[in-house]
Amino acid sequence: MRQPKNKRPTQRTIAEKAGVSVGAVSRALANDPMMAEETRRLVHRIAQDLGYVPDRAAQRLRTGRTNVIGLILPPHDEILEFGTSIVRGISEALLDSPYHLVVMPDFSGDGADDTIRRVVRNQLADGVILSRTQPQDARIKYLLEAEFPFVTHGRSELATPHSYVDYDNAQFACHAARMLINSGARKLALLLPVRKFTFASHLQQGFMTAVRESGVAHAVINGVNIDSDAKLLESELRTLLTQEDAPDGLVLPGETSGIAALAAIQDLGLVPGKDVRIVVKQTAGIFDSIRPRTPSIGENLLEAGQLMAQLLLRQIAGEPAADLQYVQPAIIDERYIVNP
Amino acid sequence: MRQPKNKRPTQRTIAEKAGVSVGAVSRALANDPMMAEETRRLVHRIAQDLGYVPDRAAQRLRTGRTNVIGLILPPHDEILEFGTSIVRGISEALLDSPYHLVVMPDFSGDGADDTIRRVVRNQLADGVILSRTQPQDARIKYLLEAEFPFVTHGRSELATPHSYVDYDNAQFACHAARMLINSGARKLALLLPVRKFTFASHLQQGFMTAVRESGVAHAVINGVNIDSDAKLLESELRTLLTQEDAPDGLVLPGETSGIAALAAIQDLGLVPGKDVRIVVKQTAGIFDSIRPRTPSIGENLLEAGQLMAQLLLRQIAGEPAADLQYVQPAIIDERYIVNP
DNA sequence: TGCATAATTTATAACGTTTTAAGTAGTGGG
DNA sequence: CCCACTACTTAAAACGTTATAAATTATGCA
Repeated sequence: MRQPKNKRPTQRTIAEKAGVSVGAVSRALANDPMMAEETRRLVHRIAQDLGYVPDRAAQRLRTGRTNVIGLILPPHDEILEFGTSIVRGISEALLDSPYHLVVMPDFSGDGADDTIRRVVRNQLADGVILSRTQPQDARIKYLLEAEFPFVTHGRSELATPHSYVDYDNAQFACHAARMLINSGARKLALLLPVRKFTFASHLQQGFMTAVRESGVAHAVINGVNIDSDAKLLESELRTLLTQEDAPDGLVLPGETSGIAALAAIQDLGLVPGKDVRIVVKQTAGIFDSIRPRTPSIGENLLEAGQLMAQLLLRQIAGEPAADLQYVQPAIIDERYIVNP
Repeated sequence: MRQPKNKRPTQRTIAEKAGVSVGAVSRALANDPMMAEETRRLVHRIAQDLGYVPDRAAQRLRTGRTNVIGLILPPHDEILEFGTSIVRGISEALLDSPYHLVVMPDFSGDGADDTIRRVVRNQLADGVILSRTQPQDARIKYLLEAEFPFVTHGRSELATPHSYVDYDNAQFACHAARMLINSGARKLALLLPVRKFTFASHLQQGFMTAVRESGVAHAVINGVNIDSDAKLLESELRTLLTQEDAPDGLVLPGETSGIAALAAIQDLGLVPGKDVRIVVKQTAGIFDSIRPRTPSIGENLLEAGQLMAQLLLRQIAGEPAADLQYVQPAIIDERYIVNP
């Protein structure tokens, strides 16, 4: 059907032009120290002139390395907040590496993930990045078992250490709760995903720390389908806010839930920041422009993406996974600093 | 460093077990009709048993096809709205095809794009998808010249037809302007990107149609850096709204600009929907939860992604690009239907 | 039975790279 | 002048697949 007008140059082309063997060209290009400086330079020059670029498929076939990093994208609408910055972060970190980012959407259910099995068995990538970890994450177990390089966004509670980048959700929830209490809220609620992600227990733990130290009586932890779209969240929040002993302070671990909460509060005729106070985790950065203004605590997902890519590359290069762990601090807005 | 505990099976393994040649296995697996039904089934069964999966690198080296679709992601924060749904749409459409999606961030400037050159010359993909087209888009010219399969999000004004999926921005802008006029606005403004994207002129054209037919005197078309983050947009909008003859009706081609506009309006002590009316293009779907409620017109980016992937696959299969074009209608909210 | 023809299958050659083992020079020492 | 050694280079094999041409077996028909 289609074919390139002039076949692109191979090492063979260079070899003929330079009057050396293909093997020599290969090593010269790889900067093998066994190579005479003179021929090395000659080969490089000719390669440059011809616009030679190595054939990925051949390299991959020969070496077994794919030069691909896989990103397992979670299902549902959560990626609205999550995916964009992460994808950008990873892409940027991979820019001057020989690696490409391949996005692999994960439509499988809870269990050991089909997508990941496919990647490992089909050698689709040299390493993967996955998110939304659970305490006993079957995917992580599988990857550890298979000795396949990976980095997660979020920790697990497995015995074997693995590489991860996580956000300090405990710190976030603790600080958020304190902010609410200090500004007068007395009946707190924390919104959590219904599924048992590791970060949920961190949120809970941080939240309870603040609650206990302040002696606030009413504190509920509410599981909602936090990954669902804003409309569904809205209605769940309306229910929460109209029941008996409805909270007057909400800790919201995401911008979508923040926006949904503001909608629910206002739709009920209540005043955000007065009748119901909220603190939101700002992930995508748009929340600063939402009115009425409400306090938020930031999470740098772009950086998270960059970090995960870097950690993964180092792991592929051979560093032990146990050394490749990072917890991002919560980014606390100066305007809302509270004394602990 | 790492090596699979038990080497994965190849066609050779199957061939030995089945007592046939490798070539036979290859054709049996490809369901070549030249193959006896009996051996075909035998080979398939053994392959199944061994958990055989073909080696992508070898296939690629041999056939020259990469089985990769490249998505050229635009720079800046625009992807917040754009990227997520598009990525999901493409991924979904590719699910039961042999193709993978590779995300390629594009950090180059305006001119003929480095990223695209790299993809074409290095055979990094069998086809690419790119967005934010310009009337005389250098990237498109290059791809046409190279006869490389591609689909764009947005049209161009080049003589040679190419495959695209576009949103009917003229219809959007026209209808949005009518809605504003019908609800009482008399000084309209349309927000446009400063860079000359094709969709900008469609917006302008639709906008002017509505303006002319209504005889509204004040209608400005305002170029802003629509891709910048919400904060910057806010300040640009504050400027617009405080100048002499400030508009009382805004057509906003995106959720980010919609949110920024609401912030700017309210920060100036004005009432959205009364002092200044707005109509927003809803792309990511979150805008429905923004308060105060304002009318919006939808764009289905998930579908756009799916369509682009489908068109690209058909093009790679050999269909002429001129037949692979699609314009998505504006999704008009029933609640705000206006008579033309 | 013999022979052309069809129906399968096989052997072989690529694809472009890396790597291993085997070379060939060039150098210095005896 | 030969040997051993270093310094570089090459020839050849391999990675797993597909495609081409050749070979084998089966089938049909006289």
